[in-house]
Amino acid sequence: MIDIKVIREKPDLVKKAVVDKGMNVDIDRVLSVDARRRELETEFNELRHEQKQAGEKIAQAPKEQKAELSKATGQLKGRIKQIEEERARVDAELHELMLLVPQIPHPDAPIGPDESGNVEIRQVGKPRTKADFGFEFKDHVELGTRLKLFDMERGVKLAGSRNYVLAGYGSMLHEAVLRLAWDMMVERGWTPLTVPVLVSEELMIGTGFFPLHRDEVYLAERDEMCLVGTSEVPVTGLHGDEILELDELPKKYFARSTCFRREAGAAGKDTRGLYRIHYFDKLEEVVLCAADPEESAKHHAEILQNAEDLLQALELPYRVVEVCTGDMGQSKVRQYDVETWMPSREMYSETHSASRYHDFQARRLKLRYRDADGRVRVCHTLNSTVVASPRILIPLLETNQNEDGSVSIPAALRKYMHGVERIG
RNA sequence: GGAGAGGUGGCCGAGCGGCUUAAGGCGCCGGUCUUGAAAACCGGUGACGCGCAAGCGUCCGGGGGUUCGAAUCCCUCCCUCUCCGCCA
Repeated sequence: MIDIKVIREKPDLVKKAVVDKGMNVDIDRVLSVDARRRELETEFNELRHEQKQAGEKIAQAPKEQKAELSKATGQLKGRIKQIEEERARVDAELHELMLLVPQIPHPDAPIGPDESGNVEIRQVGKPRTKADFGFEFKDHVELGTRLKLFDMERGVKLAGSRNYVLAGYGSMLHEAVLRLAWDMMVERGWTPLTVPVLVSEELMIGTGFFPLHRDEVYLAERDEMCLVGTSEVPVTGLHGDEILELDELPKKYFARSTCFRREAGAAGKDTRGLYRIHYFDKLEEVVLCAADPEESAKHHAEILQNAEDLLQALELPYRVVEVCTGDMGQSKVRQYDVETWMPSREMYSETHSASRYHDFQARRLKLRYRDADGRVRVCHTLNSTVVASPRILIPLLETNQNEDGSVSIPAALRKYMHGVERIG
């Protein structure tokens, strides 16, 4: 949620953000509802003041006058109730509208309608096409099935489409990648957290996933709980409703969790293999910092660097893309995706996403801090994937395959693989 | 799941219909004293909304109700703690 003052003072800027991000919310309606709310607020304040003063008089009056005075003041009650009811309605409408207003994108973010407007920033490593392998290339499904690393059919038997079972070295490799990332983040001084993955709806609103992306989330409706699609949700919400001290910031957290995604609206898309699946595990890094765009930018560079360093440790070619306004979603100021080269897809595909939110999530979460002057201010938040598996196993297996169908293990992972250097 | 006790400002904690403008303490900030610090003493110190401001209002777990007036009484939901049950 953005500060309503920004809408009052710079409505055109907000309207432009609505257009650039392809959102659907009537900013003029927001302004008129806001104006009405302020009117009612003032009116309510005045009536309430009158009521309190009258009450004081009654308290001090001699007994025999109390009944009469009470009767006179009683009339205020009805009017106040009327105002209160209208205010409740107007507040609710304003709140609903505000939940739809987008964060204003960074002026340097590329403007574009969708993925096609994203801008490549750099490539690292040399991608190889299927032909470059010099032998009959096998995709990760073929490799994994032959080497018994995973079992797609039985995954479907257990839980329907887009489910899978990792087994043996497949399961080990999955853990190895996550543990490599875990150790890297601990060594860099980040604080690991273990957090709930079944959370309240309130937290989904607070982190900006609801109301717009409700369809993409699994709901445990009987208990009014939601399965998170990323540990960003509980980690960012950790200090919600708090006022942190300046010297506590920045908070640099990471958490591993299973992530659940309905993939609604993706029917028939990316159906083969481990690319688009209903559950996976992810290490997510989250920063809570002071409300300073420069500091935000600094942390943004750092979380992106962590993601890149992980891929470099895995020796996988990738590129960094700056995500355009139409593709970054409602809540972000600026976003970089890291796309790893996937030989079977013959393209770079998203494996990481590093986002900067400024105060969007923090305002919804009431995540604040006291600045050097003692003023209460809304924090900035950021987050990025460190690694998500099994998606990352796609390029890992495909890139490291040998002619005989075996797969070599990159050096960085061997200590987590009990020294195994080659599978098959 | 059953029984009981509770949820009050950054923290602890009093208050149980109108002298609450939420006491008191801790913490924090400023001052006095001191070579400096500590201690002591003095003063200040909640969040949110409306307003140019003076100021006014809201908030005592959430929601609803009673009353001229609610932190205080009633209903309801949530959460925490203790004991019992179940259990990885």
